[in-house]
Amino acid sequence: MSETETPPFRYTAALAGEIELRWQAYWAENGTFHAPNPVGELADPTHPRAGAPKLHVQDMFPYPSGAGLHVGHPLGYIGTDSYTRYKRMAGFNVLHPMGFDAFGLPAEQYAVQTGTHPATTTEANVERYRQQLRRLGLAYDERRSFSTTDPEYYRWTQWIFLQVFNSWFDPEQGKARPISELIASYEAGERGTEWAELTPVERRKLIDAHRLAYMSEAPVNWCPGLGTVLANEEVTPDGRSERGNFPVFQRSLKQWMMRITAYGDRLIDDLDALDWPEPVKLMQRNWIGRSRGAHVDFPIDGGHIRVFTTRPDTLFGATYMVLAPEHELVESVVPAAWPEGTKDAWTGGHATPAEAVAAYRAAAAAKTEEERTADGKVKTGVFIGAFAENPVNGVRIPVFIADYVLAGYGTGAIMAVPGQDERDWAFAEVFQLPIIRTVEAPDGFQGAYTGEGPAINSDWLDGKGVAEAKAAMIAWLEENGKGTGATTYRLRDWLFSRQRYWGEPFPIVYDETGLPVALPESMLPVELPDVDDFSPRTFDPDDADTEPETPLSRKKDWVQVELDLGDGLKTYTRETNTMPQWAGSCWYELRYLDPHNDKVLVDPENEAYWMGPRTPGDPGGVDLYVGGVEHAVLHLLYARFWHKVLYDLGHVSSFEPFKRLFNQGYIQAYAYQDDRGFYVPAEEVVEREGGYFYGDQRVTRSYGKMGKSLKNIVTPDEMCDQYGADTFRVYEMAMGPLDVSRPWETRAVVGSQRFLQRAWRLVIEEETGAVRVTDEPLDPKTRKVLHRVIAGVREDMDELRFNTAIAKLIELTNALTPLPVVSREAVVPLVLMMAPFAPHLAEELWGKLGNEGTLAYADFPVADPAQLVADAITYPVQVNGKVRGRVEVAPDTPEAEVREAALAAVAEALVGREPKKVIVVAGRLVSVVV
RNA sequence: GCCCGGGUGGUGGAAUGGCAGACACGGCCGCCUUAAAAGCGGCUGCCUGACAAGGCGUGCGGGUUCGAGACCCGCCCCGGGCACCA
Repeated sequence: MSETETPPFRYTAALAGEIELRWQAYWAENGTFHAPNPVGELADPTHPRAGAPKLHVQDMFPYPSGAGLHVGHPLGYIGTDSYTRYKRMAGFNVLHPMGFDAFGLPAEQYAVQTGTHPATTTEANVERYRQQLRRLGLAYDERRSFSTTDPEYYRWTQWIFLQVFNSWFDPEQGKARPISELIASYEAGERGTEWAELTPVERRKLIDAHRLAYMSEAPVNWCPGLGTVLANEEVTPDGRSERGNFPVFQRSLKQWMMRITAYGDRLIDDLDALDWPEPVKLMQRNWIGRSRGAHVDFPIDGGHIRVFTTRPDTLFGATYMVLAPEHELVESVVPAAWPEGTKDAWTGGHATPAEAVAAYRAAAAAKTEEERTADGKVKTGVFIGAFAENPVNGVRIPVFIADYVLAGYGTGAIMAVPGQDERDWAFAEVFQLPIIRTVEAPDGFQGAYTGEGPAINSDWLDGKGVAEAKAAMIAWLEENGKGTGATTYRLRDWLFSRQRYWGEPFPIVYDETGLPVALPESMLPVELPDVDDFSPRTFDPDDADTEPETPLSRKKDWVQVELDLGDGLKTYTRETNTMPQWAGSCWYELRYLDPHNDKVLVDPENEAYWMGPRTPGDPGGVDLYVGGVEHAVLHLLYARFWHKVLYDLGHVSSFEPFKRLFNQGYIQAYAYQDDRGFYVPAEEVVEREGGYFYGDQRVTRSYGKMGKSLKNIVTPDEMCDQYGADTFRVYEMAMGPLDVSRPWETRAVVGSQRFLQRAWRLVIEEETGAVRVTDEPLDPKTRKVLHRVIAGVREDMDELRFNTAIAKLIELTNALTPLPVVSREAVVPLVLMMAPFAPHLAEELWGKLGNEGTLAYADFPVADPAQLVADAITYPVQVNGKVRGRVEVAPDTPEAEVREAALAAVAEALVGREPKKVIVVAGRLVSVVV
């Protein structure tokens, strides 16, 4: 192999590398991608896009892991980079920032293992990510980059926490208001006389109970293996931690909560205003789980049982009741002996109701979530010996406990209507309970009927449809004081505290009463102190009977603090929990807008410009937000919640953070295992004889994610070394639509390199480096191709269809390649259109074509409509659906003439048969029916 | 079980109800080369056929239409989400 044989000016990986480094340096030195703000430090009235229409495009920022990037990670980043480079050239003032979600478990766990401070690890990882991203030529405004771990950033995370802490949700107005207004309202006596009689401490407790961030002793998800509690969203359906897959137990613990449930309605309703993938909206709706129905009170000795039902219309069919095993009313209503009318099947074989209840409760408590749901539809339960009264007809109905009723949903009690509910039907069969249909089922229908139909066996509801009967029953319940219309949610309040080290400290201290006191803004940020031991106390993953202990609590000299919070110098105790990883990503889209502002979170003018609503009903928000679908519920729900609080309190003008969401697909890879099951390096496996071989060994192939242990990682750095960043970018964008997952195939990358080499060769003579381009006009036929490509590329770019845009650019390049002369008329627009995908190469060629500086703000080509009209149209002519001939006619040929010509063209195929029908589709084809 | 996506060549993928398979990978053939690589050119859905040509083709079965990969009905398979939420 001798270098003399490769033409010296060929676009090789080495040349690409040289060009890329040079342009990356140019962009950085010249601040090419700085986006001007309307006001403040980043304002720049002289900027070419100052005052232009804005476009705010954002990627879900990464957690900078120690492993660095693989080729799958930057797919979305390259997509948004290509899109924003295009939009910038098309005249928009583009904001495309990137930051790092740097708090979190891996850095902490690494710290525990090695003793390295998480800040050190995190900083190194962030630096590595920055270099990898820079190498890909991503056009970020680097002035706006930050890590969530920067004290100057988390100062504002803490500030938002204080906003949430210092507000309450006013159900009348349906929005958050400052807590001071609630206090004023109590003081003014607008909320009863209670206030005047309370002690100061009682008043504080009353107010604290209204805050949007509050402490509560409540059942939480305790994960001994991680040594921390987790939010519901972080627990998998089989009762394990999403991170680490450890068992999770229900424990009652005092923890910080955020009142996200107050926003349930708005979080559902405002989805309608968003341009999001329908599946993501659906997942959020399901997670919030709003059900409308009624609360109904069933009298029972010494009180009543309140149930929630979505089917108040079926009340006449309620033949028994079920309480969750843990329901607090159970003790007080269990009688000493089984009452008359107790069936044998109801007692579980126990001598007394108290024994039966105790036994069932013990059995239910011993089951894990996994076991309970694995039992599926087999219903268990036990009669508690008490009867309640159906409030609509006074019928005496037995009361059971059963684990198919969940303590945490609704009121933890149900009225059972086996006729119209499958679960109740199954239970009624096991326990020989009566079934009364109250909705007429279709003839021959078996089992519980949940469909539409007229009410039957329901006295004054008979004949009414389901919706009408529901409304009538709710009205009746309310008139007679037996119940009310009600809405419940599956969504629980957000458990916000974690017993970890590597997170934002709470800006909260406790005084001598043990009640929380907010630190004033002037004391922010509360910096994370250095500690010797970063680890929370972790336990045997299966030992539920353990207590969390936070790393910060061991730092005694930090926990005890002397402060003057208005009452003179006093000793306070700091909150030692930290915030969950989601906190930093809940609002970062706002900080990009005004990253260095130390007066406010974001200047209102800058927020209104980049994210404010443009038309009535417009939610505002980021114009395009690209990321993986795995954040459909967690991050996106929390971020929407915080944004709405900030909106209510007047800090932002947009009521949603992300107007348009796009879920990019994943790049996956094949992995290969030998017959012992060991993974072998994927890059060394070859395909032959219809199988896969590693050396002489036959190996089996599997498909999935890239991972170190699967030995199938390909990194962007390798791709840059072997092909150059531009080739890598073009390949990732050309391999398929952005939202589709697909397998990585290194050997296919060469196709993109060939494309760039051909384009390069159009401009540059490979042997001499001379510019080949001439001022010769383009021939008319190729000119039409050019303009058709321009029109198509613009359309594709606007729709994020980068793969087809690149295909059109290849077609144009291939059309120009065989031409005897290279015309500037075609090459200039080609280079400009390639710039979003292959920016370094395009910049270089742009310079060779005699231009100064960067093309980042050059006008993206516009097609000449006159060139989009075809010279002639070739009509395929179908006979009975098969193409049997073609005719070429001028574009404006009248239909009758086209028909004539077409019939003549297929005369042979018609062999004298008379056409029954001739359809001429203008500009498309002719269809003849015989 | 319920709810979403999705099934097109050897592969990744194109196709406002209008010539299925753009573009690319791979494969085959050729040019260049002492040779190889790179590059360039041609062919490449399947079947029959020397060619010309013909037949069959978008998971399966029906339907609507002059015309269906696309629309409707009923299935099958793959991926994802939810799963006793009253």
